[in-house]
Amino acid sequence: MTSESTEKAGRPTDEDLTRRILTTAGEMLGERGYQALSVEQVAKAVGCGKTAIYRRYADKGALVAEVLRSQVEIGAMPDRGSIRADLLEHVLQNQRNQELSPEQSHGLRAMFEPDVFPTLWDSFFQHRRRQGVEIIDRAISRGELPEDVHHDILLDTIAGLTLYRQSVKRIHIDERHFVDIIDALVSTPPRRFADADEQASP
Amino acid sequence: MTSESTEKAGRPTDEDLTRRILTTAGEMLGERGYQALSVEQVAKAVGCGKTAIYRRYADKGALVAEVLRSQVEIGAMPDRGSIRADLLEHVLQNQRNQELSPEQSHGLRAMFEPDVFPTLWDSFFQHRRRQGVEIIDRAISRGELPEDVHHDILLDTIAGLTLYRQSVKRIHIDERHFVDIIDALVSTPPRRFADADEQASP
DNA sequence: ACACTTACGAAACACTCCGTATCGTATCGT
DNA sequence: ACGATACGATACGGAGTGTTTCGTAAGTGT
Repeated sequence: MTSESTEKAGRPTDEDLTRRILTTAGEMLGERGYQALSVEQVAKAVGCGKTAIYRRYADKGALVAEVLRSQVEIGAMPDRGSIRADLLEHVLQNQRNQELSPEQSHGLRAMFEPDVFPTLWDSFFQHRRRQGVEIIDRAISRGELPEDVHHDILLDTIAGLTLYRQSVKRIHIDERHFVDIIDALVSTPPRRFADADEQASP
Repeated sequence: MTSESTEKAGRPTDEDLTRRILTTAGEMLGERGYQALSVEQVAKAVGCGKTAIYRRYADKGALVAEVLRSQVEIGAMPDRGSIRADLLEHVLQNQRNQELSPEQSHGLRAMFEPDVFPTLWDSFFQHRRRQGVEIIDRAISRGELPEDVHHDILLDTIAGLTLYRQSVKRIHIDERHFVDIIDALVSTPPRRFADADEQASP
């Protein structure tokens, strides 16, 4: 019992190898995209066997999902006092995550792959939406937004713009543009109607 | 010279077969997505050989690009008198195209595939952007928008929302919500700054 | 010291798919 | 009739996925 208490029997998983797999896969994903990414080539580049990868991740999709998840840090969303400051922080957090890989945000498109998306939906999109809803609810209680504001339309407008620019057009958005868009959405907020909106996907 | 003048020698291409290939591929694409779509299975379902497909389209990406292009009708954009009416028509045209395949808009995600996107970029995204720019320029000359309005940010906000809802969340957007978003963007339009914006992609 | 359990690398495997090539047939113009 | 092209069927090479097997390494418990 020279080490930690909760040790499993047998040879322990090489966590350093896990890191190397993720970083290498991340690089190759950024360069080639999902389709052209080969598990065999990742293994070769890392210097390990495919076995090591497939023991950790069920399939290529799970690997890539984990790569993307590891690249995206979802921080806390403290109350910054105003809806505009809150939303700006919310959206900038997204941009910051992707700036790490300069133009190689090529990898971000892998998000849309059918084998990747469902896994990311819960841990990323839904999580992010919940943060957004909190921000809007705070604004409502502050009186900055009307009570019948449509949470999802407002949030999806921002998320859509970010996603469209980052993963489709691949052009960075100036912070001032975000300020303008947020300003527009807050000044003239989208209303909720009687109809219920589903929460579909994936 | 019993038929048209510009007839090529040899057996003519079966245009009905072309249509069947496109519609069948479209259906299968909607059901399975790009990756799982198999050219062989399309050929089998159509009842033709792979040769017939590969003679028409260079590869799977070209086939899918043509499928998507054939599903999207880009109509004219007549002046409807006001920026709000123009933009609403612009965005509804998008939604209408996808309503054909009810929930099978699964196929739309294929747009993001590296083998498909570049082909569609010119014939679809750029074309659509040009229409949007015209709409905005008309609005400026009407005095509905300031001269320093940022065309791309405004258009990308609308395009991003549409794309995010259609191909990611897969929830139809009520027309009234579009009206609200357009209202917000027109009432508080995003400004252009001194910095130049690139026109990157694909 | 020994058994047990698990991780690892290497290699071979079956399976699927892509895109090409070949061959014989069908269908058009001249 | 002749040349040109489209077509279906089939076989092929290349690549990738995910599984399996095997011998070895690295830990834990008795």
